[in-house]
Amino acid sequence: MDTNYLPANVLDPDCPSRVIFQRIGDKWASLVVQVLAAGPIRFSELRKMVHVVTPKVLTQTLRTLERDGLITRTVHAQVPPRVDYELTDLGISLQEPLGLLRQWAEDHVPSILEARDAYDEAQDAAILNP
Amino acid sequence: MDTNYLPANVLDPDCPSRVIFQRIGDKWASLVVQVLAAGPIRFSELRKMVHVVTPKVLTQTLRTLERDGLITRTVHAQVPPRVDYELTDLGISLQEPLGLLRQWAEDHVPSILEARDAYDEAQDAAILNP
DNA sequence: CAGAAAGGTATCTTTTTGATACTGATAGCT
DNA sequence: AGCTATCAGTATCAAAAAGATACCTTTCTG
Repeated sequence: MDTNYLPANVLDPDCPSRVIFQRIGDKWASLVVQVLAAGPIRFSELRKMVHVVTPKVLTQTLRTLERDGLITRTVHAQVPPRVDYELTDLGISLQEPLGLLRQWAEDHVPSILEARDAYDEAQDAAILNP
Repeated sequence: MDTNYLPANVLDPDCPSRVIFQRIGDKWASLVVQVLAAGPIRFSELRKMVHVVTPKVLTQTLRTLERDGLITRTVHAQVPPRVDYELTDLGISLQEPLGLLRQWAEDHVPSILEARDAYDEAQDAAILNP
């Protein structure tokens, strides 16, 4: 990859790819996509898996993913209701780059934690010796 | 890639890789890393490139990137001051997965915008015919 | 009739972002 | 000497987003 290449439009705040990048980067969105990779899942199951997320925020996340065409929402006319969420082909295609990024994160967790510790220690030292 | 594979720890809110994923997904952080791919750059230049970002937020972004060991901050003892930001090896290694994700975003912008339009139209129709 | 189940909303509080103004050191100009 | 400009940020306050908690709807079961 040519690391010196940077498309000009990435710098444009109105650039759609930047808006999309933001969606991918969303705290919950990327997690949901990765969970959905295992197959369709209903709301309550998703909530259990991605625990600590509140229903409001999960709903918002799912709505934006649906709006962007990454997932589908299927309501089954039952009582109690059953709603399934599933990746679209577009969502599936996102899997690969997202997986690579996750792989990078997993591979470099130790380096990052080490860097954080070093930084925090340097900070503490600086406060003691201003 | 095996899309059915999902590491259990991704679901753990305390999992470091999840925290890191959040950093990567940060609105400005990923953009800064991509700009820094072109080489070292000083604060004011960075601000001009990533326009619309306020100095406070840019500083915050740079600090977290520095803390995570992705960039270095070099202060030159001059007046007016000169501070250069540069990718570390770790930051450079992030380039590739990030670039692939950007490539995905660019490739799929049309599909996503189309999906959004369709979704919004469906919403409008639903409001008119409840 | 009471309670449970599923998939959410409604409401309120807290945290994060963002807009705007300002600082501190010095060099060059008048 | 005083004025202004440069650079890399803070400080302060307002707006937006995220999060916690309670509640709603329909139907079935005990």
